[in-house]
Amino acid sequence: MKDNNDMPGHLARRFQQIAVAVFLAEVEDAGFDLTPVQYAALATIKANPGLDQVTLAGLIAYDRTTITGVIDRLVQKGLAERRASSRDRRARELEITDEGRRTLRKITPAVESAQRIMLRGLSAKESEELMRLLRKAIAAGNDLSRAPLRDMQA
Amino acid sequence: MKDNNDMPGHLARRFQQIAVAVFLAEVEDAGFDLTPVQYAALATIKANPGLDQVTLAGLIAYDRTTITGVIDRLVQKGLAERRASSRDRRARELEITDEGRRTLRKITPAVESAQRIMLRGLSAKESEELMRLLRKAIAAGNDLSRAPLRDMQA
DNA sequence: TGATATTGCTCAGTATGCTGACTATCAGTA
DNA sequence: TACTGATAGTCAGCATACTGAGCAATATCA
Repeated sequence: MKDNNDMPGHLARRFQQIAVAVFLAEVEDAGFDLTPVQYAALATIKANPGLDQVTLAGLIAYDRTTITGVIDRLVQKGLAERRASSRDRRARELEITDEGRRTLRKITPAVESAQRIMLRGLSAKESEELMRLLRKAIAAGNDLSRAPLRDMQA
Repeated sequence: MKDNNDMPGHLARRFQQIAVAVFLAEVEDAGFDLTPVQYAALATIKANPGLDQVTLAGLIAYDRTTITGVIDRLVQKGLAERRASSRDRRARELEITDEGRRTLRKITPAVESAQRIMLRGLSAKESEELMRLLRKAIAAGNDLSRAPLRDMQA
């Protein structure tokens, strides 16, 4: 009988569970209310102004049906804007607001602190190795989920 | 500006996302309808007959409010039973049914196959190392989530 | 051009996960 | 024994994630 600790799937779930908890705790301590998912979306919008929802979803590997709600909440918090695209009337162009920019700037130390805390059991060398192995496993499995990572095109 | 690929939190989410997708696909190919979470719960009930919900939650690091729904669905599928405990009228004792045992037995190859597929980008040595590092990071962060792993007591 | 396929987005439904609150019960103690 | 605190379980509410369906708009090609 295999132990849970020998199942990569169980370890994946557990590590992700801790990562989310640490992120939320650090961000709340800093006085903000933003989830890991919302943070990644907001940072990606800032880095790619005017991108549409499908492109955003591809850049951070979210499902297109999930991104709708995430953006809803960013808009509701006043951190992002969604407007109709002039080139393609199906698409929405996403922009970060000044408030969103301010939030991102102020929240960065908490986010970085969270990344450190979730690896606090590992040495610097081990942390690097863990990330390398995760990246490699993820790259090989990218197309196995409904929401694969996709590059910006052009 | 840090890339997503340098954020352990993002890698954790992505790896877990792939792990779940692979699990569900393999299990469905085998003709079953069971989530990773339901599988872990059922296997743990089988290994610890008569355990209560809080103990089960601790053994697999689920939140106690999450386990309620998971067990609901196992019961509804006829794979597990929930009955009142005689020793503590607050608690429910969990048992696996014959159908549950049959399902676990038949589903095992698919589950093991899933674990291999989610690591298909890594060599055997790398897979071992990834699991070692995940276990170590998880152990150090165990108490940072609301649902930490807890041992069976006696 | 007109039919067909594809794409961007949304929605309904289901399953985790969490916070916080609540009930019922149990355990320890004054 | 009465009080207090802890514990087992549930529930409401919110935020991911996914499946599958559907609508509107665009792209493709006969």
